[in-house]
Amino acid sequence: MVFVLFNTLTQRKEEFTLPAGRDVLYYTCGPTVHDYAHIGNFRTFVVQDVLKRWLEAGGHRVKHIMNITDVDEKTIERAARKKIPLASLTEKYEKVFFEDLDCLNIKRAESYPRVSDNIDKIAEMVAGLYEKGHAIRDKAGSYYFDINTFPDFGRLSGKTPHRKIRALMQREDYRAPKNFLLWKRCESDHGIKCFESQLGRGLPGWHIECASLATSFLGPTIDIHSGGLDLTFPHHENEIAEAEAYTGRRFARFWVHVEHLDVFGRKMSKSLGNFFTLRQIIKRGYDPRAIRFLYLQTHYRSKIAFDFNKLDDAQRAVFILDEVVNSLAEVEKYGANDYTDEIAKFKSGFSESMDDDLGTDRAATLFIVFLRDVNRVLVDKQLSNTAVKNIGDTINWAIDVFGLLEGCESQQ
RNA sequence: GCCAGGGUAGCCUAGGAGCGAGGCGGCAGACUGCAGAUCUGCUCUACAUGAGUGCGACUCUCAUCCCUGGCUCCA
Repeated sequence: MVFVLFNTLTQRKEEFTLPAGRDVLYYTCGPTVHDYAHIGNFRTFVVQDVLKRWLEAGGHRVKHIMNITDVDEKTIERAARKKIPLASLTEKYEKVFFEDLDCLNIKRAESYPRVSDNIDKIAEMVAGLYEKGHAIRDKAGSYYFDINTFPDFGRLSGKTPHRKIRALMQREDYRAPKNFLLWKRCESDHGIKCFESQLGRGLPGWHIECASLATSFLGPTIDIHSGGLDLTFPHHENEIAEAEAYTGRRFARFWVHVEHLDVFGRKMSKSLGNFFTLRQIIKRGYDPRAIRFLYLQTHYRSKIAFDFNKLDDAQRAVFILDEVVNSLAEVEKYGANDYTDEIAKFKSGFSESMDDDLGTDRAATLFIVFLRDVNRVLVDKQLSNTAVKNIGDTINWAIDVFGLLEGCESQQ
């Protein structure tokens, strides 16, 4: 069986291969812990979780690293506004984030390195880029990546580094029109968090933290790097430039980007104010598994137009699942139907869909249909002893791939 | 402007050259103390427009119209 995955870098589906016996090196961009994450954010994390589960179901071991951004403008601003220490803000929302992950039954990564714990590594990378001539330093002591020294810049996002980039990069972070921030010098500490490092007192740029954490925890070349679609540019584009300029090696083999979840016709986002948190959804009485299932009912490269009718549908599917699982456990009278063909057909159809660029949408449909059919034959009491056992195993297999075990109770 | 993705019965979606679309909703029935869930049956029988290539297109090609999203913060 061949697993193919769409690679943003090449804009096409490619077979996912790996030298025998090696772990899959998997890096996903984690949250900035300044607030509750919303259900749009969690779509990405759930898809990434299912990707990991499918790789594992295929016999791979996956070494997964996800960063925690606990130092950046947003966290610093927010802590300052609330007049609380930065750490107490980020600790709170980091805890909340992990609770939500558990609630959604998202498997834990191998490690969740915090930016604040890895300043030295990041500073070292910046210093290295400077030595190699890929960075420029201004009079104040801030460092910027010089994209003129990286000819491949723009390849991932398909943007050419000419007029477009120039137009895009006008913020103050981009000292010269084409460059982006690596390390921001900060002198005083009045309410602002600054770190001591070999570069002096300052704060790391956003892109360099992922480039640094990914390469230092997983090595110069990772197999899969994933994030939300909106990270393609500039975040991932910049990461590639930093990492490849620094290591001289290819940074990531596969880039996997997850589409957005829309609501009221717009991308769900904090700045638009049109978001729901996981907690709000649960408070309305929904099973977290319903949200998971809702995510998986749409292919990860398509937008989901979120609405509560769809969530109701997904909730219903989860009920049917529970119903069938319970009924299977209570079967007392057996028939002669081994159900062999139906089980085999479902398993191969499900696998085939998943192998084709993680087709959870088709797999989900097949799963529902399978459950309905099983439910029907259960009523007729036709199933044999073996059938009941095999169906149970098959359902558990699908539950495991989709991660539909109950994470948290519908507590608020 | 650039890039991407769409237009499928009341709504939401899947499809792929020929074969009964699926779910929701609606209607009826079974089950049930009621309700929900579940089960059965019924309802509805669609693919933006124009042209082209096919024996044959909703499905391929080329146009056209319309819609949506992204593009220096963002999963």
